[in-house]
Amino acid sequence: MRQSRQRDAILHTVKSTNSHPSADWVYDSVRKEIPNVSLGTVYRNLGQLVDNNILKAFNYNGMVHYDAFLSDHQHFYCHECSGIFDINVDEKDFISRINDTTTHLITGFQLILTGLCNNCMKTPNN
Amino acid sequence: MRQSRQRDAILHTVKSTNSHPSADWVYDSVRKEIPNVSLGTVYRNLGQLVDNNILKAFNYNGMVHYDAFLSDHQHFYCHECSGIFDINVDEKDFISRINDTTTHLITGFQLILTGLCNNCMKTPNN
DNA sequence: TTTATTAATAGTAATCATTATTATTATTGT
DNA sequence: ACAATAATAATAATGATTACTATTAATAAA
Repeated sequence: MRQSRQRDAILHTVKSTNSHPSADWVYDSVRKEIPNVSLGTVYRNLGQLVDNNILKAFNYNGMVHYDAFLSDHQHFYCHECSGIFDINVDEKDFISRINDTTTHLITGFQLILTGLCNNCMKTPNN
Repeated sequence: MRQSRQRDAILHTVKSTNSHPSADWVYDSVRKEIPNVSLGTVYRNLGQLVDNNILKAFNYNGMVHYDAFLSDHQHFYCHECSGIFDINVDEKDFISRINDTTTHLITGFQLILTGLCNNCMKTPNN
């Protein structure tokens, strides 16, 4: 991987937020710095950064979300504010627990928890 | 909901398999019985059947999969044969376990387990 | 430090799953 | 039978993503 201003800006953008942005959000953000950046460039670089384990990606609502926080963790979606928050799940414990109940060999999982975030619990209906 | 030959065939097709088919798979299958059925009709009816709790749907790999088995259960994807299998997870136990570790209110989750199915474990690399 | 190589880019077209539109057909209540 | 309208086939449109291509720019080598 060579260096490029575009990739640097894309990586920096994802690192600067904990909102688990989509490619489109990253595109809008990077355009403020590099107005003629191409959407294809954003997609290509996000994919490259994931391939090189510099970013992680997950699917939600038919859209890919990117995350610069690489430690094992899961995500929680709030039905009220549509925010995505980090949640800690003991992955090894969860996997071994399910492996006890099945003859398949489970090695991983994709999990999105849903509900009401603590902020929306405090201030309902906004 | 009126009766229609197309919807009957669509529902019967999903009920006849445990492969958790996509709309496209259902379309191909229904076309054998009703050759000029429209893809839009398949999508519309699958959506309607889900809305009326006659089918369930879940996302995997950026595609919606349909399931006529309505009891609470989860899904397991085999990396080797790409099959999707049913798995039983104690949902209430899982949710209450996670709620003990967070201040958000978790009410549900979307889970896809991944690994190697028991058949592919027996006969590797095919 | 020019030069050559080729990765990366902008711009655009194409793809894939899905949804919307619309004129026509078919079901069902009266 | 017939009227009301749900459902349809055919097709266009959408939204997220990927592919293509001519040009630009980063780095290695002379």
